[in-house]
Amino acid sequence: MPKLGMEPIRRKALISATIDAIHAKGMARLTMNDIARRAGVSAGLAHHYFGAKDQLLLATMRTLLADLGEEIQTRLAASTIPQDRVRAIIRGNFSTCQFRPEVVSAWLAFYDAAQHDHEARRLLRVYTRRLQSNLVHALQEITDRATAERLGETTAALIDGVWIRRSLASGDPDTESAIALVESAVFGALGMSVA
Amino acid sequence: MPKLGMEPIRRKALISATIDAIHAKGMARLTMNDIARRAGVSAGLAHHYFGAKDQLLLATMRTLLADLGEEIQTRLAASTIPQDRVRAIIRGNFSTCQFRPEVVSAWLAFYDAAQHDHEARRLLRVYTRRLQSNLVHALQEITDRATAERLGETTAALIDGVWIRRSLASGDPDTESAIALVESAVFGALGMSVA
DNA sequence: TTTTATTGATTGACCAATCAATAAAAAATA
DNA sequence: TATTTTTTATTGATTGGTCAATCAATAAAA
Repeated sequence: MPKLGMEPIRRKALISATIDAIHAKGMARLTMNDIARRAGVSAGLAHHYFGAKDQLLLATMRTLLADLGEEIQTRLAASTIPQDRVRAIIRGNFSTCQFRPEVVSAWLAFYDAAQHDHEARRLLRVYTRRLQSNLVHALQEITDRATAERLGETTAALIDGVWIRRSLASGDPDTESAIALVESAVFGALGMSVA
Repeated sequence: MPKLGMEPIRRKALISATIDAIHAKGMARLTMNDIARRAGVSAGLAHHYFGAKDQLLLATMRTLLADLGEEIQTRLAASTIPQDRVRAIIRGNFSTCQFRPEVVSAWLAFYDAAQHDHEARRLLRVYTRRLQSNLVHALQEITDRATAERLGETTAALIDGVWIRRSLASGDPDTESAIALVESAVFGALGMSVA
């Protein structure tokens, strides 16, 4: 009973199922069959839409990247003053969906893949550079260029580090205190009090 | 031609080969055969000494943990004043061997595994907690307890974040500037100038 | 004779990718 | 309108290959 226009729906479902499967079984034991079953389709269909397994994995990574980018972009669009732009970037990275265990697992698998897969590495560098350049641009309107550059790298690293540590901690992550930690470090370094 | 006392030698070689193989092929395509060949032995011998693949992987993670612990411990032992203890922890985490591409890949695979493997998660939490508690202890002798706790988490996150970002960057990582970045953030937050 | 070290063959399972087959919807044609 | 054709969606079987784990066999040392 084929309904038309299923392709985008299936693609989304398969990518979402890939994220879940990575979390449940890990990259080492990940199978197309398992992914397809989670998406409610046959393994053949997954191959039909994505060709090969690594293409599905790359598509999943692109989705992670796009979703995070959107979280940040919406918050940036609603910000006017430079301070708020910095906050927007931090809060975008720490949005609740970025702490979903399945999403955390997928991101870490992404980092892992970037070590030996060229395309994965290229994609991850897009994230890395975008985060830093976003931060530096916003900080340049608050402080001098040299400080902005240095503090930009520090903040980017702090975001990644806090994210990874809070993700690993037991219990559900307290996003608000994570945000507060990074914000106080950044604005503290600028000699500003945190609003 | 069996020489006696080979067990520790083979174990070390197999663990080292595992680190190399993870970097070269990634967890997904990692095979016992490949690991064994890199160690110069048969796959049968790898099973003989480690039982199953996941035991070999866990042993590899324990080695990563132990090696890092040693790097920090030697530097801590040579430190007398609190400031130097903080520096020792930072420098231990940023020792050149921690930036070896093979070691980076293995650590990231470790993070990845911790998302779905209980023992891997337990082991990684040992690292996480040890780093933070080391930092907080050292910082408590420089500042008040509350600041030490907060700055301890910030510094630990900063160490992880800088390490992961520099590892991903192209070109060989400049460990000295990475150390300088973290040190200036920590001592800056304490209102101290960096020596 | 027992212990330690080691290999290579074997087994049983699993899996990625392909493909033929099926069927519904849409388009084209009569 | 009725029909044929094409396009889109989907499955399940198949295939060829790979891999983890086991085990019997071999051999040197104790």
